[in-house]
Amino acid sequence: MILDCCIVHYYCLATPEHAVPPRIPPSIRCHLPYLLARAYQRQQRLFEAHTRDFDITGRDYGLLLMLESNPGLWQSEIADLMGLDRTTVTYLVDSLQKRGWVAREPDPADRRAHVVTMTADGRTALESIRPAAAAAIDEVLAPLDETERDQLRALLTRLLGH
Amino acid sequence: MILDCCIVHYYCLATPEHAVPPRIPPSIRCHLPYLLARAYQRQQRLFEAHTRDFDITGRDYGLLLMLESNPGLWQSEIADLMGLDRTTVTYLVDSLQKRGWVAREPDPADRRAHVVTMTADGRTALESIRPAAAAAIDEVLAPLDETERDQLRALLTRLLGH
DNA sequence: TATTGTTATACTCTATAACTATA
DNA sequence: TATAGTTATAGAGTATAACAATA
Repeated sequence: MILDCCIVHYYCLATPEHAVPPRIPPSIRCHLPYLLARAYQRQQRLFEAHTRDFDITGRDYGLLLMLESNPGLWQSEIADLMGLDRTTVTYLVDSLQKRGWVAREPDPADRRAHVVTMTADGRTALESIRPAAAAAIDEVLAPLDETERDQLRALLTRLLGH
Repeated sequence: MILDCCIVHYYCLATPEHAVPPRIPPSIRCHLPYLLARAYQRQQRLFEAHTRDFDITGRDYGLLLMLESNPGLWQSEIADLMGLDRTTVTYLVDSLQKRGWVAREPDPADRRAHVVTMTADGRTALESIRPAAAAAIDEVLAPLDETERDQLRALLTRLLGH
């Protein structure tokens, strides 16, 4: 991704007891960019930890979810929806197609475009992975009760300008 | 990073009017992992956009901030604080040292370790970049008023278990 | 001409493993 | 033996540019 650089990355999975090392001063620890980066990092690592037995990345999983609710997306639509370059989507779809989870074929209505759909195997894989992904989300959100989760949802939605 | 995969990446800088494409169903748009990933992605892209004139990444900037408040960190401490592998820190420090912004020397108390400090040039660079970084943060947080920012801070801090 | 997708290429980030120098 | 740091290597992710097919 263009901006893989980010504000600060502090989380260390190997030493959870040092998740908040004492030498990070409040001036950094309370900065929202730092908190956001840390939360994202934690989410990433927990997703990987919970889905280690499956041949899937979080991005793959996200695309399967997208295709579940939007069968027949063009690759260019996937690029728009996921904020990725067209070329990156080519590789992403390639990778899922190699596992037999998605299929692509030219759109009869516009043969420039390729329509991507989930296969039966893809649906099976999605169902087998869903519990692990849900467990990862549960662990990320464990410190928040339902009210707090709603507040966080609302704030992030506002932050994104929705 | 291990988990560069993430839940979903939707944000498209090139087409801000499509920041929330209509085909993302509520079931995905309201998922906290999606919102967190989107917010992080937005933060990353705005940081890069605002600091394009400077030879710096968000991670570089984060390390300079760390060194500002913690002069004389060991590289192994930086690795812990930022959740990075030792080898990655070697390259990170190399890169800043090449720009003349940090120096490293063996710790007299334990000559295995290298102490990293910011140079005068590094402080100058930090001060010249700080306004651009602040502008990036301002733009990310623009949709939230001060109360909402405090709420978000509190929620993310709880999420991280602090 | 513009758009969709592909390929070639390169660069960044990061991990593993093997190494050195110190403790 | 254990730890701090370095180097070599490899893999993933992603960008740019050039290209083919289609509109």
